[in-house]
Amino acid sequence: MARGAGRKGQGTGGDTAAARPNVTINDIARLANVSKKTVSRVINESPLVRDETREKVKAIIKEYGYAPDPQARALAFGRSFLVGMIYDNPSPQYVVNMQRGILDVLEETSFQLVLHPCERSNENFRDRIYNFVSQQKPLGVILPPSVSEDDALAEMLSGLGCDYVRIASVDLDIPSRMVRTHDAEGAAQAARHLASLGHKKIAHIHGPSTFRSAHERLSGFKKGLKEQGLSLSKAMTVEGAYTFDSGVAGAEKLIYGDNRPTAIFTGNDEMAVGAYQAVRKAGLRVPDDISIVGFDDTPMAARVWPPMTTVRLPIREMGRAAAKLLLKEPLEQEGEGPVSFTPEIVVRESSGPPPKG
Amino acid sequence: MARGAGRKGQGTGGDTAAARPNVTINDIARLANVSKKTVSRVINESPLVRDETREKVKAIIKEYGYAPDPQARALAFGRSFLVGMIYDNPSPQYVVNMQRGILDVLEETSFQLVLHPCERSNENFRDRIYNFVSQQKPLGVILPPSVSEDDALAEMLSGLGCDYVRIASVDLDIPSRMVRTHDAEGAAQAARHLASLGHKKIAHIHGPSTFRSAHERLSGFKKGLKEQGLSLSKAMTVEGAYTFDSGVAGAEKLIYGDNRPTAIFTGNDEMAVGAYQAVRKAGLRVPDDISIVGFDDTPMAARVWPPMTTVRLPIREMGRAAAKLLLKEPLEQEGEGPVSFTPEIVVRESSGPPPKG
DNA sequence: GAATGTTATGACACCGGTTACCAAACGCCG
DNA sequence: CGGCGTTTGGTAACCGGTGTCATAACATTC
Repeated sequence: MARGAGRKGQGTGGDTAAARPNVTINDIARLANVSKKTVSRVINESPLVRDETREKVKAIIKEYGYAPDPQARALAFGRSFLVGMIYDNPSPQYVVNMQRGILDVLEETSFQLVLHPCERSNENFRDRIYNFVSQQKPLGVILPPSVSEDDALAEMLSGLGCDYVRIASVDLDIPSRMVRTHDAEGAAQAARHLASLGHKKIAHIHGPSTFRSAHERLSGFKKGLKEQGLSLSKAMTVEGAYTFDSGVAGAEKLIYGDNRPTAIFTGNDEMAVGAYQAVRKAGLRVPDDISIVGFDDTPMAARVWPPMTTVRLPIREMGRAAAKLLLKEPLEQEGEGPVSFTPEIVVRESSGPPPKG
Repeated sequence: MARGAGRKGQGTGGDTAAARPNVTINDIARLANVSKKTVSRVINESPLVRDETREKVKAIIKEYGYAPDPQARALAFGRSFLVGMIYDNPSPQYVVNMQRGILDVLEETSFQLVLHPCERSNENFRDRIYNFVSQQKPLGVILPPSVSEDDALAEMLSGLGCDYVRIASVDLDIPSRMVRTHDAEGAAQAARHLASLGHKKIAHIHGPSTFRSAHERLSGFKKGLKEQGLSLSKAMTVEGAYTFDSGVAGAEKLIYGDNRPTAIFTGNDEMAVGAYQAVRKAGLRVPDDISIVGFDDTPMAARVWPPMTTVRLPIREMGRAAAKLLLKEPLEQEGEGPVSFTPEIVVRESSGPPPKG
């Protein structure tokens, strides 16, 4: 059907099927000699329509390029055709990738993605979301970390009858509302990698304690080291804020401390790049003096020098999975638990053997 | 099925204004002893209501936390409360910043931002947009580069009665539909900066010719050099694709050419980082052997080593301006021409004097 | 062939707003 | 004090769909 292209209302003469923007369900009903309710049934794929009738109506719909008005449907339905993404993630890469993943799925449908960035620290943040949800009545919302970890928010959404999917590194909810990431396993891989290179003095700059992922990565890293007969001392553990600056500060603390580490694992790439900066400023080299391993595999990781060893999370795929879950579309992954993703280490050039001596 | 998904009646006792989701215009009319039409007039700020009446109605609205249903309004109005952003920009930073800018403005209103990434190369991209616009009937759409440069798209939108704002580096449309950036001037600043450091052999890696901005930046750079008595030879001009890899390739071509430049200006930061990579791989240093200047001032620019000298475009502000234009809100900048933004060079450490000898 | 059950279809109210149009109330004039 | 233009408020229809429920059409059973 040649929808699009040649609109131009001029030329009344056209009875060709070039999308007439104004055909309504009434027109279709009249043309098909059925009631509008029957047309509605066809649109909504109700089984209570005779095959013959269905085909006739479908043909007319196609011929006239009719598409039901989402606003009218939303009103009658009491539910709009919107899907919200509520996020406070500071990384643009993360955000854009997740948007893409969600849109990959929504594109096939008539749902629209609407954005709601927010700051959890802001006290009226929950009110804003409350207003959005109760006014727009979206089909559902997707909550990436760290908003996904806000139980009060999830409860509020349930209370409003708004469906949601949480993306997180721990099981926070019933499986049908979760996309799980095994951050701990990713961090353990980083630990094994560094241990296998021969590092003994290994440090970790973790994310803020308000992020569950920070905790998961920390404990997974510890566990990985332990398997290799190593351990992470208090002095080698620094808290960062998932930001570049905090990465610089954290690494400086380690570099100028009593016992300089030969390798640093950071809670995300952003802080890893901060660590690069600190190492450079101190006149040292990556990885000759200090190895660095990040987490996330943002595009930046491959662009810095030397290209960064990091742990990759398939963010776009996660977005796709979350959207499918919300739309209740079948997922590839079947089974008991929640949909889950396990990260994988990507070895580049920022990690090498520790300096001799 | 229970309509309205009976959420939580809890706290019936509250006569506090905690938003009651189910109050309708009819309730307000009844409570205020007026007709729904009058309530409607108050909501839409019609002057045809006595002050006394208006106040009474407003008080009731506030007391009951009433908010009109956007879907119902959209249906009656024939226009939804959505604003679209249609983009094909490959830089996540650019995209996220622009989204933020637009949302800064939309937040105060009941408009929602919906996303439509696309690829202009994809032949059915215009059809998708056609469908989106004709079905959702958004208030308007915002078009950043390079979709903003698509005249056929703009014409289609007008034809559909959909308002739009184009963001571009040249005057493509009437002022009320444009947010202008003076990319040429930014590039000229880069030229002056490099010339003032003493560089003579200066190269430029420009963006793809499908982007008007690429052309603007190239010609602005040439003009800037000319002012300083310098010029840009063909051999020193390389076409890139605004991507990291093309930056690597472009810089390598220059580095291994007959006449190695002492400074490279690139069409965006992404390619500048690629140039960093190429310089490093060649065993050279930035800026000691080759100075590099980028364009955009993405966060990455400050995070690479050495921190990058680049030209900053206030993308978030541009997004804000575009949204205000669409909503016909007053802008700070008044005057004849379109709203415009002039970039500014940010000098960091990737540019220095040319090597001696 | 009548009674009965099942499926398909349609009539109509309704979702929560808006506009068009009409009627009442008000003020001004001769 | 009636005629008349202006405000102001009310009624009804409508925007384009969906739900409920009654009924027609058809198949099955006795």
